[in-house]
Amino acid sequence: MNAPVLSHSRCGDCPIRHRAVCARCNADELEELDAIKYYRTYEAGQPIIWSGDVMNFVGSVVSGIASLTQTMEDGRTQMVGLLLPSDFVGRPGREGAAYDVAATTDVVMCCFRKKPFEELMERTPHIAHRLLEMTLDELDAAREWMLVLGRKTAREKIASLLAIIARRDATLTPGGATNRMVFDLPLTREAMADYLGLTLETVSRQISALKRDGIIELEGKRHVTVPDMRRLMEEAGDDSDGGFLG
Amino acid sequence: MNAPVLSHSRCGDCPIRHRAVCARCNADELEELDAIKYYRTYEAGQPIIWSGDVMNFVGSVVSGIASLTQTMEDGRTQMVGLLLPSDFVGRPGREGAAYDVAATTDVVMCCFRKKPFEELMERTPHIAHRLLEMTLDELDAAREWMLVLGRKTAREKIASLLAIIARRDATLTPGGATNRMVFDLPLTREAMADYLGLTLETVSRQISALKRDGIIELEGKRHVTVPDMRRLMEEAGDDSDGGFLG
DNA sequence: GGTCCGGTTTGATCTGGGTCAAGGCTCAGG
DNA sequence: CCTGAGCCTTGACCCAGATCAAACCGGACC
Repeated sequence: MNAPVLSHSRCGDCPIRHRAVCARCNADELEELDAIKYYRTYEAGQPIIWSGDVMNFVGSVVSGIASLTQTMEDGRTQMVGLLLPSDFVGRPGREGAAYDVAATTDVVMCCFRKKPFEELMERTPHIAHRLLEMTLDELDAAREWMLVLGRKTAREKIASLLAIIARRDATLTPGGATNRMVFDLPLTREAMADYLGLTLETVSRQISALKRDGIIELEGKRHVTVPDMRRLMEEAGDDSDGGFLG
Repeated sequence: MNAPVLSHSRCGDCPIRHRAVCARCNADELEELDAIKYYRTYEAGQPIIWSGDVMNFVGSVVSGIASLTQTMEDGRTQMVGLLLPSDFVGRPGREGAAYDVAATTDVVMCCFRKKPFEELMERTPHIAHRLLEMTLDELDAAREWMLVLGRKTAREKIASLLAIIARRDATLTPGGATNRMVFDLPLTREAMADYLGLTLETVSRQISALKRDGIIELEGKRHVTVPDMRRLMEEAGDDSDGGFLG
């Protein structure tokens, strides 16, 4: 598996970065991480891990989008997290995977065999510390999402999701967080429905409604323009500018 | 604040225990933790922390039940976690609280001022490691709950909640996990509704329905007997015996 | 060009759970 | 014993979103 051209200049720091460059990066650690890393690519739609599988690696998303989903026996599914570039996958100290992980778009992952990574973690408390912080971020995000799932209307759910994607895009395209915002939806209507606990028809209808009401503009089915983020946030019923991720 | 009589013989190890006694407890660490701990009690219904407040302590629940909730401006609320005895509160390395924490029943907490606790954590990687594991457990639990909130019917939601409470009770009353199970509901109908993303009327109706169908028996409003846990689990639509907590 | 196909939109209808409203228990206090 | 306050239950009705069904769109492939 030869390393693809990367948008990051160095991938070695991915697992201890997470939505922002770590301020305390340490050359020795990166050296060690570089030594044990390798790359994997997945096509859109391809599974990465099945729930219950033994996971012998951890890693982070370099490019593309992956999703975490849970499925009931009768087929109902709920997406429980979105993995965007720089997000971490896998859990040191755990044997099996807890959810299905799948590539939503084409995905490049930077992986580390679990054993050496755990050993490195033992030696370098800084990495363990970063991992704790990242996990706390994910926990906050998951709990934020519980409010969305449990108490928001369909329209608010859609607006919340759009706000999250726009927001996340803004951090990747620095200078963001202005009122106007343009981005591509990385998810199908069905995937959005799975994320939001809705049906795809309801997702479609609510997107049409937001368009009709001038909250968003659509070019094709995926390219979104938000003329005024504040209005979108209002629709989301969400003063907190909380960023969900996964 | 004098220390109350505790069900645990030592409280010092609470923050690094979590639903099970830690196998690697270390006398020195416990000593250090003992030195900086103190107790606080809260009456049922009393707030413990408001979302956004500066939190200058971390701690764990010694007895009673506390809840984490999020509230929207218009008053809709969603409970995002239940804190049962031995569960950890607060996040080292974070300034403000992310949710409202309130005592659901009378609660005794074992607290540590944050600064000394963090310093102790720096020195003893074992504690940091335990904390990471606990956080991962909570993350799994939160994601499990996302499936409940997003995809389950009202009846399944109630059954899921009862299963969780029964299950948790069983771990406290060793020898559990038999088919028959008896416990007291520590939550009002309203709190259950907030947890499940339902209204209290729906909660009441579904509990009545489960009673009518012989899945549960009720004595008064709080005392529950589950004659056959397997049937309850079926109603929860949940093969996974996953335990939620908080 | 045509046609196939997956993703999407839109319409018509149904229904689970929300909303509103009226009592019912149970315990504390007088 | 009565009264009031909290919870809880139950009924009647309604509506947001699910379900079922049909058609639409845009790109890939012949």
